[in-house]
Amino acid sequence: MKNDILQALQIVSPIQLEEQMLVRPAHAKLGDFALPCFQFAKVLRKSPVAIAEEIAASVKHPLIQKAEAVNGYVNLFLNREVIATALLQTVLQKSATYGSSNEGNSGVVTIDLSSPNIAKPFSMGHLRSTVIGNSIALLLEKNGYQPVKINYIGDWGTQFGKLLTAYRKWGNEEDVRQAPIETLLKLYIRFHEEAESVPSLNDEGRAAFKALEDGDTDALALWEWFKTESLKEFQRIYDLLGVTFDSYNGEAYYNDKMEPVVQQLEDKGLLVESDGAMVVQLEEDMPPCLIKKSDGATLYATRDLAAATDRKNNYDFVKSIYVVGNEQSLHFTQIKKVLGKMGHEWENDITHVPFGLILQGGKKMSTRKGKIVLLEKVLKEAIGLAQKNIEEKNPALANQSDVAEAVGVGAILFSDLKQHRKHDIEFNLETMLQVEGETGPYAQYANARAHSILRKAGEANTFDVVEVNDYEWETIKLLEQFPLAVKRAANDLDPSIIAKYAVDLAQAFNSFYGNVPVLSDEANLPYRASLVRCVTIVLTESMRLLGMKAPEEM
RNA sequence: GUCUCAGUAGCUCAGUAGGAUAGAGCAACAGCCUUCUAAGCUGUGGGUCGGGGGUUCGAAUCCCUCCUGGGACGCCA
Repeated sequence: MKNDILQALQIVSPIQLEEQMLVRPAHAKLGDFALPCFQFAKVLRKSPVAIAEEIAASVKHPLIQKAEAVNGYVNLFLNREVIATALLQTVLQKSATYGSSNEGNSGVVTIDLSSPNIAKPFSMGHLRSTVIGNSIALLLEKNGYQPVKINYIGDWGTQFGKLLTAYRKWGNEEDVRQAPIETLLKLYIRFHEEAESVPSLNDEGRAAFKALEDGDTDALALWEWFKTESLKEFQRIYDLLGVTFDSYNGEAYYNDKMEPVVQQLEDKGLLVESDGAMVVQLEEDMPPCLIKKSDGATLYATRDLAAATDRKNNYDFVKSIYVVGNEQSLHFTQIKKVLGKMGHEWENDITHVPFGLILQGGKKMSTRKGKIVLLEKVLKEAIGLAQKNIEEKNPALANQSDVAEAVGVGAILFSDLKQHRKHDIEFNLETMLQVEGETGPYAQYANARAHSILRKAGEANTFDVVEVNDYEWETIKLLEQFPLAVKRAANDLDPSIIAKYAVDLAQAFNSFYGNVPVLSDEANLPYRASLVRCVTIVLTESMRLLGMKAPEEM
């Protein structure tokens, strides 16, 4: 639509126009599009006011109803009825595929997301990675890519040496059987507390990890056990969130895939010794990348290099995305540099999608100090609150527990996805549980109300648009922008664009049905019901792209 | 100290391919349930866009500089 307008202006413009020159006016009263003419004044040696007046006087196009020159701007008012008719027909016809594209040309994109650590609780931080990654996968899919979601479980590393040490010193089988993650977490916290006064514990931990890596049977058995119990607990959360994965290949999966990478680094002369450890030197302003510890054990970077190579070989990705916290930015820069030095030109296809930390009291939460908020508790609380709301507001509702789950989980998901990824978030349960204003339940409620109207409106096969009022027009303009929002969100790998869009659309729709009768105005019923239908289509699809459910009744 | 991310209303945040009077939500206050579900709608008040320079017809947006906060910075992941 914007291009049509631009072409119409181009015909009468004395200057070559570009897409970004056409802007949206500050207020709806000023029109639907505007062309500021100040930028042309110098070239044309005429006042912007005069230029705007000339353009406004001569522009002509079926989509443009009126053009006004105001203070150097050409303000354009579109032909609402023509646009509304075409748009509603398009949305009705395309339904859920409205806004889809095949821009991605079926290229595979691997997405590293969630990646919780074994023997540690699923924290709020993992929630961000999980829901942002999941939404990015859905967005890429809608744009024609083939996403592959990889849950790179943190099931290897020195931390397990520490945990094994702690378990052997203070733990017992019975407690772990009773409450696996809780017990293991306590042991882990105790380890770090005691290590502060007894630093030799850290050496013991490292030695235990070395033993694990060398295949010690006893250590391996314990590790397997911890892992099985943890995964069971994680699965409960994934079920609630409605997130699935294409691969659960965690860090341990790469144990036998690191040596070839290390060998390659050595063959290319990139590996050098430094203080007993093996490192790859990078640019001056960047610390070297540690490949092997002085005791010969591997490190995080070693595994990530092996994993990146393995993913390229297996999936031949066009893009490889890592949805991992801000604090690991340096790590990923280093990984890319090392891959580049190895001669892999696909280092450029690797993208770290960082996100802000969840803070408590302005500080990072730390598992080691036991400062952590459990996601499962938060989800349960949100679902409980939704259930309470249903009992109060709509006690006759069927499938109450399903709806409560959809709404409770939706509230949590949305509160996370609506803000830009890079913002640190101060943890605030109250904010997350909100159901009014710019929230998930608000969008869900608008959609439920729309469905409610449709249930009473009956089926209409055709509609005529006689006149589009301001409420309808705002809603229609938003519907028109959905494909653009989808494209931007996919390109920027930023679900918050869709979340904000969903709120905007819900607001416009709420305002519309709060002020305009749908059912009681029979002449306009087919048209307005069609508009409502389109709103449900686009709202539902928006929420789907965020990983949220959109109940038809709540 | 170096690198990096951020700083917009009392609070949480949009807006950052430069455009008109900087917008929402929450909280506060005032209305609206005999009319499509009040998880809603309508209205009011609320601002040195961290400070200071610069570029531009025009800057919250671009550049420089300073201040504040988060995070990272070799044997954790």
